[in-house]
Amino acid sequence: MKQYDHPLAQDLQLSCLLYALSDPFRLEVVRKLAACQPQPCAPLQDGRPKSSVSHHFSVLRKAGLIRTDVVGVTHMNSLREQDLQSRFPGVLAAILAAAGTAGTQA
Amino acid sequence: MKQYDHPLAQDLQLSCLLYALSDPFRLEVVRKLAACQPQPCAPLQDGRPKSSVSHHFSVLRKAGLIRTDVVGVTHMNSLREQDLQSRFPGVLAAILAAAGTAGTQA
DNA sequence: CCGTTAGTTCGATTATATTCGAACTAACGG
DNA sequence: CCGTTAGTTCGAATATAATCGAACTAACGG
Repeated sequence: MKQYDHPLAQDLQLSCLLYALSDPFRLEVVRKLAACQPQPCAPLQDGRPKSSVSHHFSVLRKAGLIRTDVVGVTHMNSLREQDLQSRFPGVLAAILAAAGTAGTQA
Repeated sequence: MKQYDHPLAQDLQLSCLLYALSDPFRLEVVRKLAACQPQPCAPLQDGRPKSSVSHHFSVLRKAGLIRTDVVGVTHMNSLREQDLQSRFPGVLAAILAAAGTAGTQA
């Protein structure tokens, strides 16, 4: 049951975080995770091929936005809210709030 | 003295804003503008060729982050803080605060 | 009207991301 | 041990973005 590497909170870069969230699909994933955690990848696929979805999750992981824990056959994803809050206070919350009001897609 | 088109506050997209700020150079420009407004492009060039700088300013303009007013021979840039605050409350402030603490570059 | 200054636009090059199918892997269920 | 499920990795195709020089433009100063 091998696990993933996740960057340390102190190593997270703001530009990577913003970049990761600048993709509408990835932002949606983060939004859905914020609403319901933890979740496997499958229900977040939104009709895309698995390889694309896997790529986007990998971007989110590398940016430090999500943690993926392998639990049996599924990969459980959750937001690294604590780490993000300590490294970039208020940033994720403000972005999620804005994404929540400003039309689902943008 | 032709001026630029700037998108309306209501048309701004969160993903474009995050994308624009995900480039370290552009984030720096925004940070410097936040510290001192308005400013022409020249002092923000940071050694890059003018065409590159112009490109980055154009991205910031299209994302709605900055307004550029042509004043004589110089182009004066300022942050659209009001518009951004009304459309995406707290987002810019949180990002600027995080950029301020988290090492100048990221 | 000529030169200068400030910045844009164009076009080409290179770098980086996204996309997707196909083959793969790891864990579980029977 | 075989099939299934969940997701990754690979590789190639395509799309998007960054970079920079060169030519351009608009406004001012003299």
